[in-house]
Amino acid sequence: MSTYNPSEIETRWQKYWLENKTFRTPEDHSKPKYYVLDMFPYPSGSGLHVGHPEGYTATDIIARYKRMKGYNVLHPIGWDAFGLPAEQYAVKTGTHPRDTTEKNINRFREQLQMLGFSYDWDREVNTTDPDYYKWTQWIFLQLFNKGLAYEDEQPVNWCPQLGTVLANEEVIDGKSEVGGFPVIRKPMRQWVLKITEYADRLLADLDDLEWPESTKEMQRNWIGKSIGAEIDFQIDKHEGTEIRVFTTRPDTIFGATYMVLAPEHHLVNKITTDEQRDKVEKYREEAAKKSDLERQELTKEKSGVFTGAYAINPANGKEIPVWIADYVLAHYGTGAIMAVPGQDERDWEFAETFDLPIIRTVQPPEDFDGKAYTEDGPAINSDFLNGLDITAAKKKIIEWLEENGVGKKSINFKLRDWLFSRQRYWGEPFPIIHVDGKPKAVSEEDLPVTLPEIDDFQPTESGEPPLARAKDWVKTTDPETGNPALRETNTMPQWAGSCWYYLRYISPEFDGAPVDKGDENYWMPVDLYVGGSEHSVLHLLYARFWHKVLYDCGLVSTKEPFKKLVHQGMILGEVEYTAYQKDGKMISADEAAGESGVTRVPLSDSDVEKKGERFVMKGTEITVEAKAHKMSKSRGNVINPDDVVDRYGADSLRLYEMFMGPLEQVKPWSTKGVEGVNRFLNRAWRLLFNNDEKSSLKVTDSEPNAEQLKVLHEAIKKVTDDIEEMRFNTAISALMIFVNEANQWDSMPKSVAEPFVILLSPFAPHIAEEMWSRLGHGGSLAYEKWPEYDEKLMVSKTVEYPVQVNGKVRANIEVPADKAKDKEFVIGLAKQQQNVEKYLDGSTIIKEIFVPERIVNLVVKPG
RNA sequence: GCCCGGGUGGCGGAAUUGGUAGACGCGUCGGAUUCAAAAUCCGAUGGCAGCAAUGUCUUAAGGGUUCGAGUCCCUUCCCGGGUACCA
Repeated sequence: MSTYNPSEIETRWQKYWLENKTFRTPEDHSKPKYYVLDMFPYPSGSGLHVGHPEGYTATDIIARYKRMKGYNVLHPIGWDAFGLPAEQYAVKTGTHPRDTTEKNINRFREQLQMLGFSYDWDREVNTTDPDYYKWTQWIFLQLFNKGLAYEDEQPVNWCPQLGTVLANEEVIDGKSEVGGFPVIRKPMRQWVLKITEYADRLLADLDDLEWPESTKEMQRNWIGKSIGAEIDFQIDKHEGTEIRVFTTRPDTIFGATYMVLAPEHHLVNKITTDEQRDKVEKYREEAAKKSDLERQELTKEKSGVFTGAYAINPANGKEIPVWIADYVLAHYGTGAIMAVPGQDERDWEFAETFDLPIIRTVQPPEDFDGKAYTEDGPAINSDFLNGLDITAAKKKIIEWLEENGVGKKSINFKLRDWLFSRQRYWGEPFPIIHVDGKPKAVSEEDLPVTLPEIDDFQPTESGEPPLARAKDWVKTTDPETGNPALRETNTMPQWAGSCWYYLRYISPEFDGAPVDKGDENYWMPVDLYVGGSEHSVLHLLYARFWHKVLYDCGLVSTKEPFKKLVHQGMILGEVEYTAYQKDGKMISADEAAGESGVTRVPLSDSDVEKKGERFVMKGTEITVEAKAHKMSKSRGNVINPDDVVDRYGADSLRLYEMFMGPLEQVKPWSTKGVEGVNRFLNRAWRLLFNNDEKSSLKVTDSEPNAEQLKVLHEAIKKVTDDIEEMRFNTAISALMIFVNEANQWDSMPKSVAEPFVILLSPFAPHIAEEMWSRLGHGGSLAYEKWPEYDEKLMVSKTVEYPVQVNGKVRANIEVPADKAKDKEFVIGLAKQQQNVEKYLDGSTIIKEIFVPERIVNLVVKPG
């Protein structure tokens, strides 16, 4: 029986690491540093799921590896603990969110420790701790004092069921991201952060980041910079009234055959003629009633109404009608457009619907049979622009507009200011009081403004946030004047705490500022940041924004917080086979799609076989669905890490999650796969220890032979290179190859076993520590030196060459290493091979390809 | 629709600058050990033909470049993610 006993070993080493503070961050700044960060979790009531350890294991491997490479490593963890679930639970049960949160955090901490992550547990941060949110409030005050935080009455996404306002990003298809409740538009006083002021820098600084290209692209699209022009159109019969439009295609102005204003545009009332007024009013009312969702739903049919007014196209003096339509958005650009149906698909559609004229101003290619033509080409019907391509035409028309004082170059962003307040209890209070209806900053000495105690966590009857229930807390005085004042009752959104937590880890106890300047200078930027791609836009954009503000305040030394970013891919449930049944008969999965009255029948993999491209029920032609689904409680396919650790140990869980495939990829869970890596650990154990009760040492003091050194150094090279590139799956495969090879040896020299244990340790730290100590070392191996490989020990005595004739392998030859680069020798040997001669016979060699240490290819033709 | 990723054995996945496709693991089959089982160990394992040597086909499909293509180019199909009237 095997004596590798993970549960005993793992608890013992976890205790050792904690008691000895093995992973405490070094205080000295004398060595190179490495800051490796996980996106900190929201401590939910359901505990850790198998997705968490994926990214956490990856960063843990890097952290342990870097320590052994001689770096000072900062590897912290904390809790993003404000948020809606604890509050909803409080509404239901009356349990204070603080208590729920504390309980959940304790559970999460326990689970993370159970997995053997090498966090510095003295640096935990907790966003709900007043000592932490004091500095969140402090940062808000910097924003406020810089004029980057302002109050605004604006239509917001109000969710009645949640009793709160949601950011645009938190609304998906007109429903709340959390809970899926309907969301309506409602005007409300809100705090807003001027992220738009940083739009250009947020865009430009993306270029230098080592982030996934797709994530950078998403942020670029979100920021949505467009370069174009603003152009003023005179309104006929309204002397001095102009409509300003924004366009990215000023070069098409000669094709502007009508204009469209957003229904909410402020000039609509003024320019509408009496005959059209009824229709316009009616259209505006209807548009106002619609939510954003409804407007989007009706994208198929363009709608709109003529205002009766005409504008003058400044380029050619022609009169064009002015319409209103809800396909023009009030909040983008100037809320008005010049419509150029010839070059814009939306305008073309609208023009077709309402029978408006269409003029092409870019010559499409002859074979073009579409409608609007949006590609490049020479300008036509455009007076002095004719013949120019888009770029040149843009340049020329902008010069012309500026000379004539009717327009200018202009830049627009899709990005909107950040709606920063929520009508919730469990969030950071704003450090703001209202005196005579005006917001005023609480002075820094009076921070933190702590959450008041209340016993009902619902909004008030009048719809005010829950904090309004704490009447004594709300009513206060202005310390400067002694005048009565009211505290702000909104709280900050969950993003606030996560916008700067990576800084607090650097000096968690520091009480002079969010972060100690000297330590910040040493540790920043974060060298590696790992977390889910669901944060590609929101968290990462907001954190970058705050970081830049802090940079402008002189508080941080880097323009960007996260140098390198990696997203771990989601782990899906085990593959499930599903057959479909209708009216008692099995039907093929593709027929079942969209049918009603279909029952799903789960099958086991022994009922299923592969036939061509698809899976079918064994012995039939009935197609079966084979799919790994997202893990979810309702589907019942959730894998609980606790169970996996109980059965196989934390080392096996860690190893398996890394072995599944590339870190970034989505991949299905397989319990059989865990068993596989568990077998590997058992084999590794038996490599060093005898199969007796005490696991006595099998390792010898003998000198390793050349073969053993070769196998070892190949493993060192592969594992080292793969960790550097975060290819953990192939690194583990290299460790497996080592064990497979070593299993065939007669002896296991200590000088080979020890480097192997170190190679294994970042992946499976518990078993490695145990091996290390049984090999006779005291203490932990966490700071042992990472082994270096020696290329000289890796060369083989012979080199194998595949020999091809006309690109097909016909033989393999072994060449002594010293002759391996001798072209004539190798080709000579190749030609003698029986199976090669066969193909050369009766043919002429027209070319001999020789790639040293790679391949030989003889090109022949008959005759 | 648009923008990013991807399509490789029964499955998860490997494959330097283009150089033996299928490493490693799972599963399956056969064997050893055992009273038996579990565990463990050994062997086989992409398809087709063949006793075998070997041949032939094969990286979503089709075409191209090359002595040689999973890798480069073109066309098409499918899957995943993001986004959606942003002028």
